Amino acid sequence: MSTRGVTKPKKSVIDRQSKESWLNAALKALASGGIDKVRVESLAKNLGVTKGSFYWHFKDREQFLDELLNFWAEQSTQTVIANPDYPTDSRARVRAVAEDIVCRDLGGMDPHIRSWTQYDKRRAKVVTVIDKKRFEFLQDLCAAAGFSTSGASLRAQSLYRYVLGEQFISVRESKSQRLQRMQAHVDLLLQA
Amino acid sequence: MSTRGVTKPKKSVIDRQSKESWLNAALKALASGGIDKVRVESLAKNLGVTKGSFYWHFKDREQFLDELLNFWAEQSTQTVIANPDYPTDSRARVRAVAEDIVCRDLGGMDPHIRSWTQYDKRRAKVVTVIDKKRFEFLQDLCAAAGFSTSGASLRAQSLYRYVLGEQFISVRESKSQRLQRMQAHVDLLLQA
DNA sequence: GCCTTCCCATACGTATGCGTATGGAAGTTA
DNA sequence: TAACTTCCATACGCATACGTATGGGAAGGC
Repeated sequence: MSTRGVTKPKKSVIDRQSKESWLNAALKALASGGIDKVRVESLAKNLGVTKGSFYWHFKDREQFLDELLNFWAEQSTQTVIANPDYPTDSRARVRAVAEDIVCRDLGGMDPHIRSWTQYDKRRAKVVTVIDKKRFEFLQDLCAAAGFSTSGASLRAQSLYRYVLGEQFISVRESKSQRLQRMQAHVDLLLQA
Repeated sequence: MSTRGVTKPKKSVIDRQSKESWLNAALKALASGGIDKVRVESLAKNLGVTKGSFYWHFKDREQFLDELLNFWAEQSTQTVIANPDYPTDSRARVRAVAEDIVCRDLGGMDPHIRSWTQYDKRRAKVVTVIDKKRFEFLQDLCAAAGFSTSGASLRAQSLYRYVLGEQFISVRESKSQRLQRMQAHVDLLLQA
C-alpha cells in the first residue's frame, strides 16, 4: 500500500485515463447498444473515474463524439483495407473479401455508426469517405477479376449494398447461412 | 367567437385529438430525424395541445412507441404489397416494383425504423415480420419470372438487401442515378 | 338546469444527464 | 522543500423530459 491510502484510495499515475481509454470505452458502449449508450457519466463509471476526468480530456460531449467518429474511421480503414494476404486468384479474392466482411460483421460497429450519423449531415461526411474507400477497394477487386470499369463499378456497388443490407435486415440467420448466401450472391454477380 | 372564449380560447370538440392524430404526428417526427425526435411534449406542441391529452390516450411513452411501430407496420404492408397494377410481363414487373421501392424510398421511414428497432429485440420482431412479407412478395415475383424456388429466393434476398443497403449508404446520389443503378442491378440479377 | 362523461390544461415531482467551479492529491521541476 | 503541473473528485446549477395529480371546460343526456 505504498501508492494508495487506506481510508481514501487515491489514484496513482498509472490509474489515470488517456483520451484513448475514453474512446475505447465509448466504442464498447456504442457496440453494446448504439450512440445512446455513450454517456459521459456512464463511461466514467465503467472506467472507474468521474466526469472530472472526461472534461479535462475533452471540451464537451459533442467534440468527444466527433473524435469518436474519427477514431472509428481510422481503425475502420485499417481493418478492411490493409488486410492479410488474400488469395491470388482474382475471383477467389472477391469471395474471400466478402466472406471476411460478413464474418467480422465490420466489428458490429457499422450499423450503430450509420444509425447515428445518418441524419447528421456533418458527421455523415465521415462515413461517406469510408464508404467511398471501401467501394474503391471492391471496385479494384472486381476490375482485377476481369470486368470493365463500368462493370466493376456496378458489381462493387451491388456488393457493398448487399453487405450493408445484410447488417440492417431484421431476419437474422446463422453465420453459416449468411456466408452461404453471400457466396451465392457473389457467384451471381461474378458469373457474367 | 361562439365556440371560443376571448381571454381563454378553449378547445371545442372538433379540436380534440384522436390516437391516430398522435400517431401521425409521431410518424412525421420520426421521418424528420429518427426516434429521438418523437417526444411527448414536442408532439404536443406540434398538435397544439399539452401532455394531458397524450396521457389520456396512452399509458406511457413505451406503449405509445409500440403502437407507433404497429401503426407503421400496417401501412407499410399496405403500401408495398397491395399496390396498383404493375406490368404483366414478369420481368418488367420486377423492374417496376424495384423502381417503385426506390422512388418512394419506402416513405423515408424505413431507415429510422430500423435504426430504432435494431437493438431492441422485442420490437425487432415486428420489423422481422415485415421483412419476411416483403421478401416473399419479391420471391413470388422472381418465381413468376421463371426462376426455380431456390433461384427466386436467392434473387429476392439479393434484391431486398440491395434496397436496404441503398437506404443506409452514406454516399447519396440523385434519384435518377439511383434508379439507373437499381435497374442495372436488377438486369444483372435476372439475366441468368 | 344539472349531472355525467370525455378530453385536456396546469402545476408539480422526479430522474437523467450535461457542463462548471473548485479543491486537492500525485508526481515533477527547480 | 517549495512551487508548479497534471489529472481527477466533489458539489452544484441547469435543462430536458417523463409521469401524475387535480381541476375544469365542452358536449350530451335527463
